[in-house]
Amino acid sequence: MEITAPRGVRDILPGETEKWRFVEGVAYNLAKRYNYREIIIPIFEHTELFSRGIGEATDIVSKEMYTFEDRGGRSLTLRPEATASIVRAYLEHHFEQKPQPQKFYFFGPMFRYERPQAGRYRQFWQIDFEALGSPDPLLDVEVIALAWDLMFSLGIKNLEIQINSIGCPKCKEGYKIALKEYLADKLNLLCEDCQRRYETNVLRILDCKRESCRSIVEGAPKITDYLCADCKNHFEEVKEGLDLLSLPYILNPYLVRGLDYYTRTTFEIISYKLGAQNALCGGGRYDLLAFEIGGSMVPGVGFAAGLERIVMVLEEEGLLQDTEKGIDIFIVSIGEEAKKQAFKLLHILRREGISADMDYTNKNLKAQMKIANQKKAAKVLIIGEDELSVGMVKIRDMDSGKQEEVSLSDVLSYLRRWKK
RNA sequence: GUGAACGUAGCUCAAGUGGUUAGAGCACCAGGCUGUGGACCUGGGGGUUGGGGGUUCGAGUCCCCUCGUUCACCCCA
Repeated sequence: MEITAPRGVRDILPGETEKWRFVEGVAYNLAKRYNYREIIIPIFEHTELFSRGIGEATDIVSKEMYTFEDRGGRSLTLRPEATASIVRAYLEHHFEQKPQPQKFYFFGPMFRYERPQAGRYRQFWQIDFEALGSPDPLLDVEVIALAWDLMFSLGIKNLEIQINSIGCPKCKEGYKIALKEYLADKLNLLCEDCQRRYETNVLRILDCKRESCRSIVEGAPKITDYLCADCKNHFEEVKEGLDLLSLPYILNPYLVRGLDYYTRTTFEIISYKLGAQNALCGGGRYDLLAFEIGGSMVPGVGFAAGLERIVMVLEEEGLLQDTEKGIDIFIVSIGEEAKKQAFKLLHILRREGISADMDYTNKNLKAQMKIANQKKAAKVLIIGEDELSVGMVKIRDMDSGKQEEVSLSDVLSYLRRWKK
């Protein structure tokens, strides 16, 4: 059997996990500051939740889900994103009975069957913020401000907030018709993909990357000109709110996101330091999602941020240093009896809150010292037959190389003093 | 799912147009120093050249298949 992880998934090894915990910690603190409370959702859900919520025709549902049948014949799916689950949890546990909005924070892995590439994996980690129960445009602004604050708190530069409004289903339909009319006589100028999109999902033509399509799109009608009065007003208030907080943003009338549930506000924060997969986070408003999955009408707005991509940018910009920390004490022993005493002392130190370790491979003194050095131990305790016979322990400072003797009974108080 | 590039030691990489027993640095282990880390010196262990098939007297090198990695498309975090 070949010993490898499946395609598109990877281990996060010691040395990397510290970086992940750092990012997660920043997000967790922000959640507290903005009053988003942590929720932990299941890894899998009924397949129907996603097919109805995200949309049957989306790429995620039509070709990217890890779906399986359990022993009871139920169709289950590894979550490809968190929003639908959080809305489901909100409805299931009757959060509409509580003061609105209810705000949630989540951190965990997602699963999508895609071809891996830079910044894209089959199991990837997301930080998720969702605010449910209010249509207030200032809540959209809060969510965008939170996303921006997350990047700012991590120290990430060279970013851009892009926002757009794709309106409600009514304005969207009107716009689609107008867009199709505009494109009708230019179909043969579009790329193959876009000719297909003309039938399947005309909005996606807007963010095609081909130069030829882009130039055609430039002359196309803009969705923001087709918003109904309510949606237009909502969008204006979002922009005002962003200005109020002096958040820099760029209007991108071609920002169309690939999940069906979005209404009105959509936004992304992109980095210039990444490759093709440059969205560090993305989100928007989804006022119809709760209804679509069979609940009452619960407006919501939120975003997801990709851990892998954030860590990539942090590495790129050199914002992640000094993750390797040493231990306080390494105990070196010589001889069977000394090893037992060392082991006992090790346990006592650890119970004292001192990080400590010893050798378990019966290395000689020199080799043990070498290990202590590699583990970046601040001090080494040396216990040999000689020391044991007089009840002493040698304590070596690994920076200065200075060494002193302390009686076994005083070691603890010596180290307590040193730790302070 | 489509396209391209690439797979040699734990890691980073060598091995003119096919030609002895596939090398080096780092890492690891041991010794120099039999009770003292980092530096240095010496030695050692490690490889089915991703896997399978083919061409050839002979394949790490050429051909086919397959798996994997990377990047891009599609799409997304």
